Amino acid sequence: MSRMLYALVDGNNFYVSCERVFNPHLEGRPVIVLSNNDGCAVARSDEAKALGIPMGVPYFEIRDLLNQHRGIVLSSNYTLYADMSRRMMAVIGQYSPEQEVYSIDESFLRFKGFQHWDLTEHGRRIRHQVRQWTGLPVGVGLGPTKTLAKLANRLSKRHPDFKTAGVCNLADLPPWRQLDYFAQVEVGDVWGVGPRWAKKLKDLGIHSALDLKLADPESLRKRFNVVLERTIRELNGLPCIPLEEAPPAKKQIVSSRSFGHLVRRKDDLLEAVATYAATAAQKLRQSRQCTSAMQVFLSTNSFIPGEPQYHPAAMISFPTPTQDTATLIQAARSGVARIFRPEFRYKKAGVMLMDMVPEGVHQGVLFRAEDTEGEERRSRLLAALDACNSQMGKGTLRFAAEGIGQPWKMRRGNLTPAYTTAWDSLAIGRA
DNA sequence: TCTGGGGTCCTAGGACCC
DNA sequence: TCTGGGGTCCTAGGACCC
Repeated sequence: MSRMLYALVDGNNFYVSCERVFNPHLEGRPVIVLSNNDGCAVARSDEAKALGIPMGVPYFEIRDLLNQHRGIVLSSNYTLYADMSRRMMAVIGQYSPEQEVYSIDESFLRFKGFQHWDLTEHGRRIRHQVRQWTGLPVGVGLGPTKTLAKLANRLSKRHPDFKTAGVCNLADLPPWRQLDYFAQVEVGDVWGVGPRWAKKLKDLGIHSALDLKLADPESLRKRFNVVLERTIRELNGLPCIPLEEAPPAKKQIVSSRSFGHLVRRKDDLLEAVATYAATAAQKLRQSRQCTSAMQVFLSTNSFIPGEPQYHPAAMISFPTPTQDTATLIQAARSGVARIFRPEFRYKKAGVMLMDMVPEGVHQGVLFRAEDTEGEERRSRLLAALDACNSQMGKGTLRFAAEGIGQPWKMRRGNLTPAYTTAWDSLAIGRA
């Protein structure tokens, strides 16, 4: 068998921890960070978890509970979290030649040829270094596959029967101890098993990670699909899910938001989708691709009982793949014009880019003289736009179609400063 | 009575992840 | 009053072709 080992390093309560780095008053108290539009709790401090606040719960359902316990509620500050993530990943990446940045707060490392190393100790060094250099607490799980590293990472958090202190290497546990732990993990908590499959598995008598590990991969593949088969094999130590060091090119780019209030006016929708189109265009240029098609969609609020529902979408194709903000804005507006109906109240809108090609793969347009000089100037203009907005803050330069007042935009009632990315938001020490 | 069959491409829907 | 946003993969089934 291979001597490879995988580590999963993740930030504890990541968004809350990012906030705590810059505001010590948040220590020791229940803290939650809300999703966009201040809708749901997407990050919780340990104290908030201890109050029984579940992941993803709508804020209005827990407002009173938090008030009673002097909890702190923050709007999400993705500018800050993305920058802290970048720093954290850079530190983690120094500990293995092979790193996959899996999400904003999770990174896999692969150790090949490290058999003479004490990787548990290595994990402790990662934890210490990240804490020292970024202020962020992380957990480290080590195992022979990514799925097992994930399970080990769970165990690295607090567990009454296992003293792991933030680092857990499955290889340090005697086999019976491992099985004992697997038997305690709900099958739905295994990476790759969501709520639907968990229910279906339980109906088949498979309740724990251990049950799944011992299940027959062939027959479960027939009842489910190949993804679950891989999960079972990974639980048994056979790596089936590769490490992805370089993220593959995006296949689609979505930019959408719920509105702060229900929107009736077509002009507001036009402004909103223009803004989302500009955001999508910037992401598109960042990924060095051009798009051939855009889908524009609107949506009413399906949570309101009795509210008339309407969820239309319009597709726009581009004769030549493009990454030009002006072209995308124009397309988004034309899409809204096609599907807008005045009798509804809209809650959400968005644009989706698809059918993407790498930039530079330039297909000449039939029946049109190529205007290379014009295109050259255009792409310099867009590069300048991106550079300016990157340095001075998103939205510093924008197209008039995106609007000035933006009355439709989302709520962010408790936003903290962009401590690490804006000069005027630098934390100031007091003597 | 009985109505080909195999291959490819595309799409929609359903599941998962954070 | 108030319910996030952004992704990926797999499969089944239909369209189409020969």
